[in-house]
Order: sequence, then C-alpha cells, then structure tokens
Amino acid sequence: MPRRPNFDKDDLICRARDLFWRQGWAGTSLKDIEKALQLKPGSIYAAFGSKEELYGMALDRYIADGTASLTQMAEEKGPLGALQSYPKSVLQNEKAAARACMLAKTYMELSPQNHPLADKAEKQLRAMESKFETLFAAAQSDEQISKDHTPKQLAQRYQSDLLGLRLSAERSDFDALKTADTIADGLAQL
Amino acid sequence: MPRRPNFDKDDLICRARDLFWRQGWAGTSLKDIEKALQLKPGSIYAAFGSKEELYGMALDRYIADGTASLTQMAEEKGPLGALQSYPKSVLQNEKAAARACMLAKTYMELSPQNHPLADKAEKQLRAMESKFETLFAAAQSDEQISKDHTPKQLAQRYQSDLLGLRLSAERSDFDALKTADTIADGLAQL
DNA sequence: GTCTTTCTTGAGCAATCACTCAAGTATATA
DNA sequence: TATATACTTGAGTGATTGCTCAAGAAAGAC
Repeated sequence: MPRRPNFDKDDLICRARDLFWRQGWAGTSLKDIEKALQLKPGSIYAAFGSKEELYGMALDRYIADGTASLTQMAEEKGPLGALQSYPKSVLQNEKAAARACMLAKTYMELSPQNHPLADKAEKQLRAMESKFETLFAAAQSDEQISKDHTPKQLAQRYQSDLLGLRLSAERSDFDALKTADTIADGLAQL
Repeated sequence: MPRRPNFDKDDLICRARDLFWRQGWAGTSLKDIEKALQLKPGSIYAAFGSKEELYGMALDRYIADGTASLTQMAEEKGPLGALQSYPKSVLQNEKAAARACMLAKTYMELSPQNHPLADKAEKQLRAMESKFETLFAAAQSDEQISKDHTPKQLAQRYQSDLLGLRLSAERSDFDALKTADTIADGLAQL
C-alpha cells in the first residue's frame, strides 16, 4: 500500500553520530544535520522526533560499537591483553569521527545544564568503568597483575587515563601512540 | 571630568571566567552574562568589546592563575614535589568553578569550528606541557626520577593523565583524590 | 489506470541569539 | 552651580535557532 522511505535509517544515525561526536550538541545546528543527512527538516522530524532524540540514538549507536569492540577484544586477548590493547585500538580506528570519547564530550558539555543526555552519557561512562573493573578483577584472578589495588580503583584510574589520552590525542602535537604504549606498559607492571 | 565606571573590571572577568568555565562557550548566553555581571548589554560591550573578547580575557585570567600556582608550587616543593602535589591541589581548590580544565574544555568545544579561542587554548596547553617538561628535566637532573623516558614524553603522559583526572572528577561517583594519589605514587616510581 | 497510504518538501513559525545605539544619568572639574 | 565627559540603560536590530505543517510526490493494492 504505502510508499517506503528511501533512506537507510541506521546509516543516517551513524552520520548524525559522527557530526555530533565531532561538533558537540550546541555546535551542531539543524542546518548541519540537514546537509549531512541530505534530508529536509520535515523528514528529519518524521524519522527521529527531535534533535535531542536523534542525539540519543547517535549516542546509543556509539555505545553499542564501543562495548562490542571491548568485549571482542577481551575474548581474543584475555583481560589484561584487552586492557593493554584497547587504548591504541581506539586511537587507530580510522572510522572514528574524533579521537576524544563522545561520552566524555557529551557529559562535559551538557552536565552543567542538567541535560538528560548528560545523564545518559554519565550512566554509560559508569557502565564502561564497571566493564574495566571486571577485566581488572579477572586479570588479578589470573595472577597477571597484583592485588595491591582494588579492581574498582584500577578501573577508575584506567578510565581516567584513557579519557585523558583520547582528549590529548585531539591535539596535533601530541604523540598519542607513544603515550598509549606507556599506559599499556604501566598495566604490565601492576 | 568624567564619570567613573562603578564596577571592578577584574572581578567581572573572574565572574565571566567562572561562567564560561562551567558552561562553555555556546552554553553561556549573553543573558547569562548580563545576570552574572549585573550589567546591561550596552555596558558589557562598552567594557569588553564582544562575547569572544570577554571569553579571551577570561581565559587569560584562568591561564595566569594556573601558571602562577604551578610556579609557586615548584619553588616550594621542588620539581618532583610540585608534579606530585599539583593534581591534588587542583582538585582541592575550592574557588574553582569546575574540576575540569578550562583550556581542555575550550579546545574540545571550539577546535572543530577552527575558532580562534581554540587556538589560544591549544597554545596554552602546549605552554603548560612545556612547563611540565622543564620540571621533569629538573627532576631527572636531581636524580629524583630515572632517565628511562624523555622529559617531553613524561610531560605528555603527565598532562594527559592530569586532564583525564580533572575530566573524571566532574563525575559524582569518581574517587578523584584517590586517583590523584596513584598519579603521585606513579611519579615516585619512575 | 485509480486509489490509498505514506513519505518528502520547504516556506515559514516563534523564540532566542549576539549585538547596537540614542537617550538618560551620574560625576569630576571649573 | 554649571558644564563637559563618560558611563548606564533597555528597547530593538537582523540573523539564526529548533521545529511545524499543508501541499505535493511516489509506490504498492486493486
């Protein structure tokens, strides 16, 4: 009966994600989105509801990709190996729209306004931290690293370093790969 | 002859700095500034020229305070002591409008648009890195830390960790002081 | 082909943005 | 007190914001 939409919604969300990831919430206008998605306002609102909902879907997509990549890495390389490889793999991901973490950027920009999207980002940062915590606990069980610190403390320090690395990697004069190596080396010495 | 302005310009810049620091560039409207400075638009533009110039002055103020504090710390505690104390002292600064670094926030928000303020922030991040580099070099000369890594590499890793720490410290469920301790401990083991 | 249903279009909405300027007000000098 | 000078005011500028909706176009069912 009906006419079918002539676009791939998933692809559009990815393009929106890359825009938001690079330019942030306020830095991305609907004109930008119209241009990137090749869609008129009416279609955008019919398909996604609002700018905020679209950003939410973009975040969801970002989160799904990130957790999938970490999970796969853990299966391939074990807990310590995954923690050691993850920073470098993030930096070397050519498809990424930016080096910095979209969750961190979202939280930084929107938490002062108590924006719901900031809550969403914070919640996911917590989820990632707890994933790291699990990996550290496993690495301790495997006796790959000492039990001098709790898994939670290790995870917080690790995530903090990772976010700093990714933030710094946006700078042109920062040797991100070398710094990622020192992070990996640091883990081996724990 | 003339009437004198009945406000303290330096104080106004500090209040603007705190606003921008917390809320960012796009997140701070002129209405916000009018309210915080208790000034009408005309007075703001007469005193500061534009929102951009005011942000620039706010950044300058932020930079001056930050470098002064690090310099003083180096005189009091020596190079290694300063590097060890600096993260914690930043976190414990009650007068700070936010935990995260204003330079990093500015750079993150505005570098995608090639905004001049992002250049200014990046330049100052470089300046801070080079200050850290000097301190690491001095610490190596004093034989307080090994020469396994170059001062530049140490400074980049240190600054990266510091920015990550300050970013993470914005989160309510992050044990920032403990993480700052592990950073300080890590320096002692170099 | 005709009808029905859905998608696409883009001019245009109210609200907000950074900013201006002419008029009014306050103060130091003479 | 009179005058000159600068500061303060706030309504209002054009541009841009996120968003709406009536009209038109396209595709499957018959």
